[in-house]
Amino acid sequence: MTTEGRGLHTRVLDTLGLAITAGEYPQGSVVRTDEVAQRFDVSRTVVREVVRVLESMHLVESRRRVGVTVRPTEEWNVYDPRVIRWRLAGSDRPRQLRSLTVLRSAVEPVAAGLAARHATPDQCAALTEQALGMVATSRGRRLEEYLVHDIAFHRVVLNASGNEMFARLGDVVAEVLTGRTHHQVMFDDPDPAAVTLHVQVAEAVREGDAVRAEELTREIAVGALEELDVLAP
Amino acid sequence: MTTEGRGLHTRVLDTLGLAITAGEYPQGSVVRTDEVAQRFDVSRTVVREVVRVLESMHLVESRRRVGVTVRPTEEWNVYDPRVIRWRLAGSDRPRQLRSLTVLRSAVEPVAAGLAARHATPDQCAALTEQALGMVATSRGRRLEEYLVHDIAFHRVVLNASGNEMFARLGDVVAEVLTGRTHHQVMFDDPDPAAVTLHVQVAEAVREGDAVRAEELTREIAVGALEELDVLAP
DNA sequence: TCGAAGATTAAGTACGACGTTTACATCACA
DNA sequence: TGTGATGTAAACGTCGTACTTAATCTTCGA
Repeated sequence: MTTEGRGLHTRVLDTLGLAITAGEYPQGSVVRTDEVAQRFDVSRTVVREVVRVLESMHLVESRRRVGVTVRPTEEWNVYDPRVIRWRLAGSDRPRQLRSLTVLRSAVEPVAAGLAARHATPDQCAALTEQALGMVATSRGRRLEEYLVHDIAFHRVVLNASGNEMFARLGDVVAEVLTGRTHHQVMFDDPDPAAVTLHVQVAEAVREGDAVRAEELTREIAVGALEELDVLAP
Repeated sequence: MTTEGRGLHTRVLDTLGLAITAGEYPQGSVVRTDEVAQRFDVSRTVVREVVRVLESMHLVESRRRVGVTVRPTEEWNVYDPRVIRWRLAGSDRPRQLRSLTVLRSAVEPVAAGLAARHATPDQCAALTEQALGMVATSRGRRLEEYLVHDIAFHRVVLNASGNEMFARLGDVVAEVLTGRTHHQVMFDDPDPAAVTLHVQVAEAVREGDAVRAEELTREIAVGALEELDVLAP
């Protein structure tokens, strides 16, 4: 992961964030702003701004006379998209994927139920379109194309739920699906049963059948969890 | 809400964050760092660090020659605890409380089910203790004491689930419960049915009955949603 | 009318200085 | 010897200024 060309701030932030979430700085360890400034060959100004952002993510704590100390994992803002990306790129991706998939299994069924009640005609159409796209790309090792439809599908469901907190999990789901496709030894083609379920969810939402939409989505989630058990024990 | 005495950075950040989330700066509006520096009588350095943090929350976007522009609501990092607090303190608290309660209704039942499987003896004991505390304070207008036990109870459940993403929602739940107690015209005493349900959840978790724990927690959630419908239409 | 070159503006970066807090060591006294 | 007050220095906090970069606006010429 090269993090070049987006300004000094972003470069330092990404590198440090990645290192911290990867556990290179164990909990409680201390770094000093001057050191960092020297190591990256940037001014203290830049480092201070980076530290402030890491502090806002609760990754570190800055105290006078002490330095910048790394906080324990339990205090991190693990819902911050950047933290999620860093951790998925790091060493404990498996555990992270599992946590996030469990979260999905809780949220998405409820979101689908709400979507069945609140989805606009446009959203219903988009849902069907993406489901069909998944069908069309479900054979012949077209995982990349399939992934695009998969992500779009779940994003529409979350948005159509009408709940802001659900909608904002679209990025998380996208990261999870991407991580699953790229970094796990996924099967050559997606599970046909899952594809069918997506089509049926689109149907249920279109027909306003909240209970069925919720149940079907729960089945998708269970499938995803089982798949994780098989591929990443 | 006076935000004094915690360093310049915190003061400016809180004030600006509160103002932005409250909608005082409409989406797309522009502020300039120099203006802010002058308004708060601080240096540009402080303002820049604040802007960087707001930027990391996706509340604003900073572009050269343009200024700091407020991003649309849909892009905010609404899971950031600070953003949640700002919004709960602001004008659209009702809508916010509803979003968060729906999120709870999706997450907590699943978390309770997992807790029934993974809870340690200590956690079971803590759960029972908090449930009993809720019973003890459920009559006689002791809402404040009740609230403490309620928060602790849900925190234990989320932690005992063993899922990091769930555990980190403890703060969110705490904010929701607190907001509900303090800012809504709550009944003089909590719903007796809800109190009983909490005791039963503690039982189910202790006995390792995942299905029952999940179902009971779902009933609690439904109750909370209905209460919201009654009190904040 | 349109396009390109230049002026303007506001953020990005850097540096140096001083202020403030506080961990830690030292010393005095009981 | 132990305990508390005191002093000191290390690290972050804040500030002001100067310079750089890039986006936008203006102007001018074809």
